Formats: sequence, structure tokens, C-alpha cells
Amino acid sequence: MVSDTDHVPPGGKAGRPRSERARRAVLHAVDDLLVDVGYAAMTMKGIAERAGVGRQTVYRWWSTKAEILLEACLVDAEEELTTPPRPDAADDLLAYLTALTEFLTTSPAGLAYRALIGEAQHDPVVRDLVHQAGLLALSAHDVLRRVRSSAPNMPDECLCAAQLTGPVVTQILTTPEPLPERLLEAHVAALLRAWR
Amino acid sequence: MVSDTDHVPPGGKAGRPRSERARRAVLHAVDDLLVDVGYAAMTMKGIAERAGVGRQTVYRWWSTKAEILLEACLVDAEEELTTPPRPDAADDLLAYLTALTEFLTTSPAGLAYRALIGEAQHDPVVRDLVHQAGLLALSAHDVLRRVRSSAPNMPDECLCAAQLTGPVVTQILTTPEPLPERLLEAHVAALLRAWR
Amino acid sequence: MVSDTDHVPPGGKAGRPRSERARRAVLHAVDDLLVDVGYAAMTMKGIAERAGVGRQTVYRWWSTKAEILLEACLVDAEEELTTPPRPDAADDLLAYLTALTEFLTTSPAGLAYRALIGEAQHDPVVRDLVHQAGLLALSAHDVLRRVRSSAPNMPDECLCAAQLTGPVVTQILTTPEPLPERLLEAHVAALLRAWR
Amino acid sequence: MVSDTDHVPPGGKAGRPRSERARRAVLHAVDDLLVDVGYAAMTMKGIAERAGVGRQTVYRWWSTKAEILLEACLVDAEEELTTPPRPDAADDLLAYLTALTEFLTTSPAGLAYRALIGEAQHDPVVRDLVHQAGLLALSAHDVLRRVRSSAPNMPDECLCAAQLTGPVVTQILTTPEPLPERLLEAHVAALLRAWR
DNA sequence: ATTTAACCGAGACGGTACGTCTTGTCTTATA
DNA sequence: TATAAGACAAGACGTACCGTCTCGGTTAAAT
Repeated sequence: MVSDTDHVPPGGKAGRPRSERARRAVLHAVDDLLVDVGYAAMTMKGIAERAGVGRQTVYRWWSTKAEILLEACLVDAEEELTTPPRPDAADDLLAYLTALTEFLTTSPAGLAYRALIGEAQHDPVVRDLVHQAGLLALSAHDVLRRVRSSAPNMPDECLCAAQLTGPVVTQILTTPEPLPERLLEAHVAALLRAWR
Repeated sequence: MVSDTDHVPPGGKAGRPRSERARRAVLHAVDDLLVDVGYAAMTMKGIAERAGVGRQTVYRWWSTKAEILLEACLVDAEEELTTPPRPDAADDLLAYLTALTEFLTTSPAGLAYRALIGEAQHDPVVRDLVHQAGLLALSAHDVLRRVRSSAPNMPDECLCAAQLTGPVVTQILTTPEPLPERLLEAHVAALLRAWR
Repeated sequence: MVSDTDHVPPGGKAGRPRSERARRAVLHAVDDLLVDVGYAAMTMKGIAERAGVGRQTVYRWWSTKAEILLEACLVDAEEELTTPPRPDAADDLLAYLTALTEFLTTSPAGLAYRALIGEAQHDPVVRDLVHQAGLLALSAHDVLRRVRSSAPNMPDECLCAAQLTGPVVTQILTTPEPLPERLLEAHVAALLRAWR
Repeated sequence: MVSDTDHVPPGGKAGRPRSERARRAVLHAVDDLLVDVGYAAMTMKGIAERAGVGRQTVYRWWSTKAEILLEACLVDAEEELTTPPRPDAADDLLAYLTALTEFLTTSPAGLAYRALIGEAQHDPVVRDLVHQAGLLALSAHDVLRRVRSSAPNMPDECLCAAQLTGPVVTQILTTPEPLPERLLEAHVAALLRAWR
């Protein structure tokens, strides 16, 4: 008589587990490709090939190149946007804005982030991803919390963050040159005048 | 008024003259498609078909969809961003920022402009096009010139424009909701405090 | 000194025995799928899923869908092609050819067999499998042995089988309609005329 | 008055005409690939690449590799199956069956034809194509018409063709070896005995 | 009673063909 | 020379299946 029991494993997850090696290879491939060929020329096919990974494996875990890029750059980004506290409020803000400028114009992670903001204008899904990551807001709030004591007249935190970073970011997104150091100083001075 | 005909060239060069009819059809098609299917799904092929125009005709006069879009939206954009002067500086600035917000979140021309800013992050050619148009800077300078008299301490004009529009624009580009009226007022108040 | 208990398992095989349940499920799945989706759309993946069986389990026991199909249909086929003897030679042959026609145009096992003949034209491995099974030849020889006595002039047995079944089979394989009853009768009459 | 017309050409066909060069390249590629890699391993992608032709160009004019193959082999096939008349009926039939055997076992066009018959068992569309081409029937009818005078007792033409070619074709399709010359002779002799 | 070897299901893996789409160029006939 | 139409070579799209692999878990014969 033949037993009828080749039964399903009762709990837990069946099947081969996800390959961490493949995941990392994809994230690295995206980093490399963004620098090598740019966002527009970066394709899902190209990512898979560069990573030495099956195409389906990419699609299994990410829907779009934007999703991969976000995962690839988020950690680096957060780190690069964290500046050490400085005793003087003006110095503190200036250091942050300098780091922000550097990040968005030079750092690979920053270029990725700019590409994502760009894509967000075309694709509402990416828009939500980018907003949910909240990279800009988070890093700005950190530094703003520190200067709060020396700027008693600061308005709504959200507006403050916008006032602090908006001019810098918009300049970078819409013109070929970022605000120069000199104007960053003037910007910080004006902000502190308004918030004091 | 533009003739709807492809009339005989009165003088100058031989050959069939450019069809004004085709040019207009393409610009209208781009406008329609941006609303109907969005920037990402808009293709040169689709534009030609929607315009009832040969594909080659599109490529003959424009290189990319961004170029067409820019030509299609610039005139409307400039008009929508021009606000009538108001006696009070705060009122003047607020009216401008409200118009700017409206433009970037609601107007077809504004959505086109946002798409172009997005594309500019991926493609340096578009970046140059967008910067050369200088839409934001130009419209901001208009209103800033008017409030200059009542804000003697205004810094560099370029920084001023950035300080005025940057927070509003960045908010729109990176979050799902623009700055609300209330925060626009607070923003203007803070700026005038800093500039006075 | 050599341990007496360290030796290779002497005979028989250790390990879990093959699951008869899985084998049957696969064969049934193939039968069902051939009818439901056709040979071309039948895939190893689909078979495994329909059978509720792991993919590896299928590959462990069969190499190709053709192999499974052959195992699934052979028994049925042999049975359907065996006709009871009839006293009159013409009747006997006609009954066989009618059964053969029915088999190849209607019976699931016959459709499977036709699919296998088709695949055999593309894949020499399948060709060998099909030939080794020798379905057609075997069944034809049975009936030919019975009419041998009343057809003294019959040539080589192999040619006889070909002359008997070839016209019927080729017609089915290359045209949408099989030879009708009327022509089967004429065919049998002609054969007996030639062999008498 | 000025014409408003970039209008559709009133009759005939607009646009670039079909490239005869591309058509020929595809047909040759299919011929080559059938011999080089076999029918099963022949893919639409491979055909396009071997032909130096865009994939879309292949799909524009043919739906499946079977369709291409049919177009590629039909002309050759018809020629190879046409045998010159011989005075003796037995000689005439034998020459035809020898050519048929040669064709189906050796000639590239014949191998293509066999592949098509194979595919026809899986795909009703191909089945119709193959039947509509009617290669076997046509060539058989030619030679049968010639022997008609010396075989007054011949049955229905359709059955005759089946009786003539069926045994030969089925043997080739279902076993590794075709009927040898000796049995072809015996087959022809038997047929003439039956038809006389 | 333990070990051990082969089985089982599920499902991720690297590949690759599918048929469709868009790209930018080209080749027509017509204007 | 511009135009609309549409074929062309190229190649990315996202999906499907290939055959292999890697899991956790089962089963029964051999220790």
C-alpha cells in the first residue's frame, strides 16, 4: 500500500531563500551604471547584465530602476547629509548647506537622488517613494533642531526646512551652477535675521 | 495671425516651405498627450500620430520631446507667471507665490515645465534648454524689482529670487502637497523681515 | 583488523522510495493538459503545477514532455488499436483501419501519439522513442497475421504493414479530413486484390 | 487660393515599399538555420539575427517560423518532386517514389517539409498551411495521371495518391529508415496488380 | 533507535526566446 | 524641398519557461 503523505511543510517558508549575493550585485550595478552611462541610458536589462543576474531576478524584487536606485543610494545619502554640530548657529547651518550642495552636485549618491527627483516629476509612484524616504526633510530637521535655541522666532518647522534648503536645491535643479559659498553665507545670515 | 496654409514662398529659397499647419499640430498634440498619458508615456511616434504628421517632419524640426514641450509651454507659462503689481510688498510677493504654486500644481503649462525640470536631471541638453529659458528667474525678478524699494536690505538679486521661489518650488518637486497659503504668508513675512 | 560493520550497504537501495502518487499525478496532468491546452502550450512547469508536484520531481523521472506523454498514452493506445478477429479478411482489415482512424482523430491517446510523431520530426531522441514503441507496426502485424492465410501473395510483412496503414496515416497527418469509410473499403479491396 | 493639402495620396500605396532584400535574407536564413541547428532550435530571434534584419521586420510579414519555412521550401520542393515521364508505368512510379524518398530523407527542402508536417500535428494553423500547399497530393497526381492509361482499374484519385505515397511517407515519418529500393519495387508491383 | 540516503514540495537562480514597442533613418509618391 | 506614409535595423520592454539549485521536511531501509 502506498502512503498518501507527501504533505506540505506545515509552517514557515518553503523554497530557496533569496540570494543576498544577487541583491548586492544589483545594487552595485546600479551605482556603477548611473556613473558610467547616466540615468536615462540605464536599463533594467543593462542592470541585470552588469550584475551578472537573471532579468527575472531583478523584476522579482524591484519594479523599476528608480526603486533600485533609491535602495542603492539611501544609506550613503543619509550619512553624507549628516554634519557634526557646531557651536555657532550660522556655522552650523552653513556647514549643512555646503554638505548639501556637495552632495547634490558631486556625490554619486546625490546624483542618484537628483535623478530620482527628476523621475518623480514623471511618475507618481516614484514621487511617493522619494517623499516617503524624506531624505531632505529629515536631514534638515536635524540641523534645525540644533539652532532652534538661538532662533526663537522660527516659524513652522516644515516651512523652516523649506526656507533653509529650498533655495539651494532649486538652484541646483534648475541652473547649471549651484549657489556659491558667498551666497550660502548671505542666505544663512538672512535666515537668522528673519528667525531671530 | 498665422496663416493656416503652406503658401508659396514669396522670395528667398526654393523648395516647399515649412508647413505652419504641421508645426501647430505637433505643438497641440504634445499639449494633449502630456495631459492624456503623461510625460513618460509620451513618445515621438505618438506625437506624430496624434498630430497627423509624418515622423520625419517631427524630427526635422525638433530633436526631442523635451524641445517640443518647451516650445509648446513657454508662452503660456510666462503669461501665467506674470502677476499685476500690488501696492503692498507682502501682498505683491504673496500673489506671485500663489500664482507660482497654482502654475506648478494645476496648469498644463506648469505640469509641462515640471516634466522638463525632471528630464533636465537626466539629460544635460534639456538642462541647458530649461536654464536658457530661465522661466523661474525671469518671473521672480519682475516682482522682486517692484518690492526692492520697500526692502532696502535685499541681498544679491539672484539669491533673492532663490530665497523667494526655492522653498515653494522644492516643496512641490519633492512632496505630494505644496506649501499651503498659510505658510506662504509666513514665508513672505519672514523674507521681508530679513530684507528690511 | 578491519571492522566488520563499516561496509557499503550490500544490496537494495536506501532512501525514500519513489512516490507512486507523484508519478500518477504527473501522467494524469499530461493527459489533461494535452486536451486542455494542446501539445505546443504544454510545458514542464505547467505539468508540475497541474500535478501539484515539484518541478525537480518531474525532471528526476522524465527528460521531456514527450517522454511523459509516451508513458501516459502507450497502454491506452495499444488497447484501442487491438480489434477482435473477424472471419472475413476484408472485414477484419476494415475494422482495424476504422479503429486506427478513430484512434488518430478522436481518442486522447491517439492525439497524444500524433503529437509525438510530430515532435519526432524535430527531435531525434523522440524519433527513437516513438520508433522503439513501434505502436503502429505492432498493431498492424497482429491483424496481418490473421489475414495471411487468405492472401497467399502478400509481400514482406514490413511492406504489408506500410501498405495497409500508410495511406490512412499519411492522410490524417497531412490533411484536415481522414479517408472516409467508403475509401477505406476501396483501399482494403485493392490491397486484397494485390495480395491474393 | 492656396492649397491646404498635405493630403493622403489618393490611390495606391504610400510609404516605403517592402524590401525584397530583407525578404530574401530571411528566407535564406531559415534555410541555413534548419540545416545548422534544426527546427526546434530555430527561433524567430535567431532568424532575424542571421538574416541581419530587424525582429519586427520578420513579424511584419510572417507570423511563425513555420510560415517562413513553407515559403522558403515550397519552390525547391515542387521542383524536386517532379520526375520526367517514363514509358513503363512501373518505372514511372518507382522513379517518383525514389525521388520522394530522397526528398524526405536527404534534401534540405524535404527536411523542412517534414518539420512542417511535424509542426502541423501541434498547430492547426500550420496544418492548414501545409494542406493548402498540397505538395504531396499535387506531385502524386502528376505521375498518377500518366499511368492512368495502363491501369484501368484505378480507384478514386485521392485514394490512389494515398496508396502510392502513404506507405513511403509514413515509414519515413515513424521509423529511422525509409523503405529500401527493393520494397519500393514490390510496392509498385502490388499497386499495379491492384489497379490493373 | 539512529543514522543515512533518496525522495518530496516550493521557489529563487542565471539564461534566453517571446511578441510588442519606440527609436531615428530611409525611401516612396505627392505637392 | 517639405510632406504623410510606412518599412527598415536596432534594441529595451516585461513575461514565460528552461533546467538547476537550495531550502525545510519526509520516509524507510541499514545500521
